[in-house]
Amino acid sequence: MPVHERQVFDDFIRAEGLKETVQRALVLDAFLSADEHVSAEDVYHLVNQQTRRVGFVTVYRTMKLIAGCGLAREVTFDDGIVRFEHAYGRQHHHHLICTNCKQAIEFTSRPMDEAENAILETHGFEARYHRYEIFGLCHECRDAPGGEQPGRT
Amino acid sequence: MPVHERQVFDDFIRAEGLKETVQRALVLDAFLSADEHVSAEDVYHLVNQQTRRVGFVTVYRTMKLIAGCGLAREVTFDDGIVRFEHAYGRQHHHHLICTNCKQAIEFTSRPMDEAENAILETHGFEARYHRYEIFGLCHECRDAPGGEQPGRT
DNA sequence: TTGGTTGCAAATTTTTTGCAGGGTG
DNA sequence: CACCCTGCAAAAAATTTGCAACCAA
Repeated sequence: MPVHERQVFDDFIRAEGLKETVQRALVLDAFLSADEHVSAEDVYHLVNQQTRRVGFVTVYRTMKLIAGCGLAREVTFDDGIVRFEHAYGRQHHHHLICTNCKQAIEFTSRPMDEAENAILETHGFEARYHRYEIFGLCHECRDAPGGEQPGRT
Repeated sequence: MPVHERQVFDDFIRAEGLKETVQRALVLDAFLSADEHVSAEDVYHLVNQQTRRVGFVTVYRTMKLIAGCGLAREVTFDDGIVRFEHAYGRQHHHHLICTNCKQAIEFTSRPMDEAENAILETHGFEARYHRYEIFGLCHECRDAPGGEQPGRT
């Protein structure tokens, strides 16, 4: 499957008059194989798991490209860190973010989208992108004894 | 009206065993008289309009207190800057943020709140706080000739 | 060969912290 | 008078940029 994603990336690179490089391919692979919501630092560590092959700066720059061609979407939760989530062939969704175990659960909601459209029409606003983030305790953390601990700390 | 807000702040200060100081009063007044969505830097400039009376660091620290006692709420739009909005006696709302003129329009939506509750129930998630931010072009900027310029740049 | 790339170091930006001197209760 | 507060400078943390050497097309 990731073949398509690579195709998209390569097309973008070519269309922009940029060049395909080993580093860019490595960063892209790392991102494609990653879970949801990885930061540039996460990707950096993924790429350099065995050997240090790509520098920090290149990861940052390449992630911008990956976001630029639509394969990734930047999301900023509440901690001042920019994370990237997969955007290829996935509909836009929102997040439930557990402030205890830090996991981000995705959701979509038809009624919510309809409510949004109503708002946009009322205000004559042309939406470009949006984000809906609900912070709190996930199912597991809520039921936990002390209200803390569970999940991946 | 701001009498009540000062009351809340003073009570908080006392309850925490902290002290009332000239600087804190000045920062609070500046924030209370400010428009929506001011950054710590905005408040700093407001306080020091005529004379430099309060330092940057104190503004940061005092804004944390103001947020801590519920008079302000921290909001982060898409530019890595923490802004504060008034939270006293105001219901929670969301934002339409114009990427062109930078204004933030507030809105509330009953249907949207209901949709949110449904989602929370489905996932067994306990919400602490949330934010819904829609970025795009406001009414004025959308109708502008070049699609740019209007609003307060 | 041309022009984009890489990556180190250094700069930026926003916010926080150490600490000495000053003020509040 | 104990303890909190202020503000300067410095530290942090995340990301960006300058630049010389490097590599893809």
